[in-house]
Amino acid sequence: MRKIADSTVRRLSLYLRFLEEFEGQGIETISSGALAGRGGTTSAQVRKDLSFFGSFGKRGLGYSVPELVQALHQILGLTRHYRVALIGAGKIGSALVENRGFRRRGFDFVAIFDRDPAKIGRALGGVQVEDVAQLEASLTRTHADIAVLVTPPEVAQSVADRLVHLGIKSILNFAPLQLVVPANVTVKTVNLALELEALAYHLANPN
Amino acid sequence: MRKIADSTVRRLSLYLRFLEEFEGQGIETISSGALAGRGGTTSAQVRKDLSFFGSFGKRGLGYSVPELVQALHQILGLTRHYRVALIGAGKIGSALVENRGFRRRGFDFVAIFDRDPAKIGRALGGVQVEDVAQLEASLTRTHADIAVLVTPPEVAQSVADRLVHLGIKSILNFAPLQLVVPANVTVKTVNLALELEALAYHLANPN
DNA sequence: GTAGCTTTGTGAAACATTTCACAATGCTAG
DNA sequence: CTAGCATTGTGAAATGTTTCACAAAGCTAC
Repeated sequence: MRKIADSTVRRLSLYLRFLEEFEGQGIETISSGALAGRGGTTSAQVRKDLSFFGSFGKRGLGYSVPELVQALHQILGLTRHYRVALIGAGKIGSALVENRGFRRRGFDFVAIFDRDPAKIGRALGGVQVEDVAQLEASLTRTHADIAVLVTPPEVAQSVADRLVHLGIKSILNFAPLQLVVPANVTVKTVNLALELEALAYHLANPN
Repeated sequence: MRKIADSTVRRLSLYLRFLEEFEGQGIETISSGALAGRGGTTSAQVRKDLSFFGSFGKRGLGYSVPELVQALHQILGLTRHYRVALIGAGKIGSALVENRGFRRRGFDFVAIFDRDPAKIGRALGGVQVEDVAQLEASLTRTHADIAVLVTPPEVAQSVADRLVHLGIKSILNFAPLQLVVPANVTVKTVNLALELEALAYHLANPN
């Protein structure tokens, strides 16, 4: 498949969210313009984004909401569940595990690791926290698809190396640094300090 | 000032982090290549990013670490502190407030709001949680620069409207929807489900 | 002072993404 | 069946971002 821009994938994900909302309201059909208005983009952008994957609408009419929902599930790979391992059971980590929304969308936390003996053995969102020393032993059994990394920055890279070695291909990284991984591993980094600094920049340099 | 790409601002923020680390190690001077290697980009990109704001290096030698740190602080608007209001004192919200890193970087939480009577009156990170009904009264006194919005999606837009009406110009949004705000207000949205879906896409469509 | 080495700063080229604009299509009404 | 309207799908144009490549500059050694 032709290379798709990350920005396109993210927008598709947004469209899907809106479409599910429309579907819940019993709306049958929607135009690219209406979808765009809801997602802060333009109708041409919506049509172009979808056109990379096929032709889902009817000219003159728009898109069938249920059909497009189904198509986007297919495109985004959401027709199956994903097994997620959490490394770091601190405040952010536990907030993620206990978030109902992820499970509803097919992301199941199947293993949780921490270094702190006070946390090991306790249950979070129905999963028992294991010693991060057991990472290899446990993940070999568990077969996680995605790792969520919420460790202190000092150990993030070495944990990432171990995850890569275990065959993990997708990492969601909350540690405030740039992970170095092989090209076939996808990392998405969420860096909150960086978001705040981008806001500070806009306050300091209003257009 | 000429319009600077968001991607450039974000990279500058990353460079600053690495530079502070180098500074802590007593390193005096660094080349664009060394900075790039650390940040997953290229030396040309580093030089181009900096060139939008001036000329900070010495040919043949590189950049003085302390000087560049200082320059980036200036550029990013980090020479002063920012007053941050948190709306939503749930798990993610409290994890943010109690994070030492933000305060260290000059982002001070000065007000916290929630709807839940069980939370109102309790202190989080040294700040007392107020009833979100008091938003207007309290923020008029407090003069926050930045709002961090961690409410359920149903109320996020209406709270955002109230914040905009209070004169807030920068919002960091964790609610999983697209906020509609006037053009002079900057919103950065952190949508974790969307990040996971982007990872799912890459698992479903490996290149 | 000069040669040799290194590294910046920056136009220009290459590449990527978004927007435009319009032919093609399908629906509705009469 | 035809006219009129709405809306898609998509090349082409416009715009935005990254990479290239090289002259300019500064340091070191002698």
